[in-house]
Amino acid sequence: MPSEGELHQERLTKLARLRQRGIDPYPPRYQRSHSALDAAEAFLKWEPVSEGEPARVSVAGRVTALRNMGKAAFLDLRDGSGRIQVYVRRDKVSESDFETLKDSDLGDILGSSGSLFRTKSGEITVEAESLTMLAKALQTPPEKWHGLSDTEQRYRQRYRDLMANEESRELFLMRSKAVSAMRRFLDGRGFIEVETPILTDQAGGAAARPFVTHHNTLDRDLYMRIATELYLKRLVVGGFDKVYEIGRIFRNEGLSWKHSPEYTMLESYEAYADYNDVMAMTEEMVAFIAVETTGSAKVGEGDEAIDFTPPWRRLSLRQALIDHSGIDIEVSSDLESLQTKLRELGMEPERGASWGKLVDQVLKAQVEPKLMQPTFIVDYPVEHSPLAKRKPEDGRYVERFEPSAGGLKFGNAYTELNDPLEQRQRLEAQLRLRDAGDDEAELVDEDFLVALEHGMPPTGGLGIGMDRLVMLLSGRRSIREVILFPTLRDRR
RNA sequence: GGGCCUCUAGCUCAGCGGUAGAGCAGCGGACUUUUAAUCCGUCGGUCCUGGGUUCGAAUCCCAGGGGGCCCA
Repeated sequence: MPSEGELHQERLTKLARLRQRGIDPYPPRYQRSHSALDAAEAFLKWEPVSEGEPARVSVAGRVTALRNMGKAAFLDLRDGSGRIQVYVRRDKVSESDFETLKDSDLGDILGSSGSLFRTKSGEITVEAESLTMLAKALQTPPEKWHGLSDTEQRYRQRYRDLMANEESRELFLMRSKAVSAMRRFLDGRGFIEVETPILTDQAGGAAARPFVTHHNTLDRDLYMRIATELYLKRLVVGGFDKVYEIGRIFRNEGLSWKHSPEYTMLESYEAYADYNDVMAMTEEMVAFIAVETTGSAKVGEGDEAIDFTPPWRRLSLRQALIDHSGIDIEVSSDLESLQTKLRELGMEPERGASWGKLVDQVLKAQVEPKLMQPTFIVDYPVEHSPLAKRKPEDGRYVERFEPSAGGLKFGNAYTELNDPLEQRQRLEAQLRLRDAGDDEAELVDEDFLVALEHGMPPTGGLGIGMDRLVMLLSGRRSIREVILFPTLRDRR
């Protein structure tokens, strides 16, 4: 086998030969009459009648297989719709086009026109009357049979993964369908889609560290958003009763199978709704998306199958912890006793973590991984939920829920806190946590507080991690599999 | 951050202390209905990098880098 350089050289030689024959290996356009799929459909329509000539078509695509027999050849062309076979016979095409065939390689983009027919083995095929080079490829495509399995290359050169691996292609088509289904669902309920700042004065709305960047002209640091919450609520104050944003957010934290530093989140806010309404909407929406993308609200096989059909199980956070860890947070209601309980479970309490944060730690470690069927964990301690409204009957808890399935938490929602004075106190309490060393605690956002002082209606808010939802719908166990170009370390 | 696995031809992989291999891709030849086309011939290597052990290292050891999995 030749070295990479030589392979490259072979293709450069063919490129030069094309040019010598006066052929532009990268022509500006090609008049295509049919996609691969449309061409096959056109033939299937004609075939039962078989009156007159079968359709003449011009198709174009990447050469994914080339079976050369000297004076004739079969090539497979793949376009966005699928694959179609082209049969080139020496006596049916011009001498020049037959030369083009000889200078063609796997991976090139070619166009061909001719009549459709069925080969004796039954495949719908274009009998080429012309063959046109549309883009000469200088790099060899991945191996045709095994595809591309090197994970690193699949992530760093996703186009090769998409070329070679049908499952990968289908996955990202599914992801696109999921986002589009989500928009349809929300639009259908009268939500409007908005865009809010990514570069912000201070990053709020979630417990996470932000990325910092710098604006040269203004000469000041800006923070990439960690949530869209605080801006979307300003819009509810402004009178948009139902708003949503599907957008990238950025969190400066470690990478894992369920964490990526940039990921896509839906946030929606609905005035005059509470978290019960939002729960009902969430289960309906996710079931809708599952049906639209996979054909069924039940996804996966056998024991792994997840059934998103509403209603989902509702389980209070307190009860969930009692069931799965044996800890009753109303008994272990101070930092020290909860730390002790964690150690009894063999867990190491996060250093400097507040009581509320430790509750979250136990939830993540002991409860979420065990929730296979869709479940809403409801009613969170007020300490770790600074933007959520207290339960009227028990001020120690807030009206909040998080949906989980397949062992993965994929969202967060609550009845929004709209009392500006209580909001100020709760944010100031966060500030004290920050001073005590919690660099993920909320900041006090004065502009947001002023907005609340103008009066925000009772509102239900929702956040859904798109990437995790796609993981659940597709059965992938790594967030990098569902992100086209995931963040990786620098090479070398 | 810690543990384990992994890195060999463009791609998919074998080789695990004694002259670097296979399939696919490439090149030359045969072949005008093939389907991972077939048949004959042939070119092709920073065995991730750097040290070390050894008469001899892709192989064993150490350090570093990339990727994966598990844990925190």
